[in-house]
Amino acid sequence: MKTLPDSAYNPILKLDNQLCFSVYALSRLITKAYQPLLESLDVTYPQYLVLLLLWEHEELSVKQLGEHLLLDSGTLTPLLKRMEQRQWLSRRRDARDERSVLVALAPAGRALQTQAAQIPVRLAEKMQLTEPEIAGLRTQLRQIMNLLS
Amino acid sequence: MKTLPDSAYNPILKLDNQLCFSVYALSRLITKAYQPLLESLDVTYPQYLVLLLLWEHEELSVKQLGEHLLLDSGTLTPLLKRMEQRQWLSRRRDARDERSVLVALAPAGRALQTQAAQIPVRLAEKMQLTEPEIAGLRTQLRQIMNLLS
DNA sequence: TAGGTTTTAATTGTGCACAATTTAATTCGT
DNA sequence: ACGAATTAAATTGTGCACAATTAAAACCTA
Repeated sequence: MKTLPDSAYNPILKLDNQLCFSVYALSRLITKAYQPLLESLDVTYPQYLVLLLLWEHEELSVKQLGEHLLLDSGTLTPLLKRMEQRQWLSRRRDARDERSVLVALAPAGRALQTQAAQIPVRLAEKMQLTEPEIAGLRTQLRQIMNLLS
Repeated sequence: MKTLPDSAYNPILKLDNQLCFSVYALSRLITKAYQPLLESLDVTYPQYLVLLLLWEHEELSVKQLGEHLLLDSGTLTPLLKRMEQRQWLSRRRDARDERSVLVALAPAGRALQTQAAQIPVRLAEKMQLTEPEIAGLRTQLRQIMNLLS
């Protein structure tokens, strides 16, 4: 008899792989769902996440942005440079700690907030989830995140 | 009174954003959790997904791989070329339809299956999820995927 | 306070991910 | 059968994502 792959025999292996793949595929689908909403602002999804943080906090260091977004300077530095070039934010060394770089919202970046206000609403509608469903799912994913990191 | 961002007022907006971010961040954490397990095989997570499919189906067209993985030829072609270079798989035009490229498992690719057998088990343990929990979560994510696509 | 450690960004290099376009093969309608 | 439309990969160009390294500033600590 021909040998079949383990995943054809072990339902847990298959489920585990399918769960990981579902998260991976859903993440890309969400980015794609955001894209037509964000492209009118000419913003990518990771850039939108940076803007969400700056709209709330006005000024954050690269390190703080990285802690919130779970991204390192290797990703953030070029991304922030592109956003700086479009005048959405400013980057300057912290005078009190020259290692640190402070990222502050610029007027053009603040102006994007009004245009972006409708974006998440439309996505929540598309996902057809109620408030408790969203909250429950988010909590589950966070718990898995905590177990993995 | 200073104007606060919408997300500070509207709990649904905040939850929606947090749910999307959780999926985005968890996806990267899963990839990172796989990485130390896969790096002994010198395989990336997307390459591992291709191998999973080939271990099950032996030969698939680029189009079929793309349908399973929700990836297009722009992503798959260079990825498959790298895997071909390592002799894990072969690529050849389909004689019956010269537009199509058939990707088949090579001996070295089949040999990886044995080494990789332990990988998902260890990840499932790390996530501390029971079989019904994994199944339920996967179903929920799939439903959202269907609503978005 | 001098020297070693730690912290913070930036840099370099590799590999996805995807939009847009191109090329070639097939299919379809007439 | 033939030209238009469709389909499948490949190509091109941009932007993450991250490991590994580098450089500079800040912090210990003896």
